[in-house]
Amino acid sequence: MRGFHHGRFRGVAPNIFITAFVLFVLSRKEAHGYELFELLAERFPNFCPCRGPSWMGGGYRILRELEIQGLITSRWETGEGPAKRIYSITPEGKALKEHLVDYMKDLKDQIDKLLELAE
Amino acid sequence: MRGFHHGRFRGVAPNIFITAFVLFVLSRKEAHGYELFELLAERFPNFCPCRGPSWMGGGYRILRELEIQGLITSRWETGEGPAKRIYSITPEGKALKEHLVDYMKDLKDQIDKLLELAE
DNA sequence: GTATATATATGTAATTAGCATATATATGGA
DNA sequence: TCCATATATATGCTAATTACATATATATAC
Repeated sequence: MRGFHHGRFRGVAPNIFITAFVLFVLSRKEAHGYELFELLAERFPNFCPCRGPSWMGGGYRILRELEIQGLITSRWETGEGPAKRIYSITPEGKALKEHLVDYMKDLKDQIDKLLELAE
Repeated sequence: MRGFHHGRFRGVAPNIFITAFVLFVLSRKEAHGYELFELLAERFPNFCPCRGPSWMGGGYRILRELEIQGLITSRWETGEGPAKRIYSITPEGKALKEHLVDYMKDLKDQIDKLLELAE
């Protein structure tokens, strides 16, 4: 899984960012995996080469892991096209979402402190 | 190596941040490993439990790796206390430093975009 | 019918991070 | 003098994470 990359860098802990993205989106509406990754690719085109099965494999793994941890739940939806697993966020997921918001804000502050050193 | 952690999270790609920290500091003055880690612990007390040999082991490894990559160079300094390896930044290191500044700024923008989703 | 888009999933290698431990010098105190 | 502690650097090994390839199945457009 590639995630948030930039030039020569592997990327900063892609999974935490993708976890955050997933929980943030699911806190607004239900969605299935493919849909989430499409949205991710659309919103973060430069930071996320998140297209193709090779990348998405990792994405689906994150979703499965989040479900195991009780942060999201899923149900199968059949109908048009291949069956899709629709995910919703759980109360535990919402709690982690709030935590992640704090985390991301802290992270920004730390980056600012780091950038001060570079001036 | 622990690096930039936060509560239940392992932390976002510690080594990239520590690399950035090292290059940012060395672009101002020479320093040895122990000194760098002391400064890191002082400046980022909440994000970095960077004290003790267990943590520092990873730090010294990063320094060695940066030297192998030609981003920093070192010389031994003997005198008071145990011998220390004094590091300086190379032109290549300065170039990467500038790159990392851009990277960190981009990262902040991406985090902002991510946080918008959480509102 | 067959190429493509949609949709999910697994196997495995490579990389990164974490934690313990080893080594050596100097200093301060009992 | 002996011992604990601070300073200073380094390596071994395991665990966790990430990357990349590949498998599977359904529907649609040509």
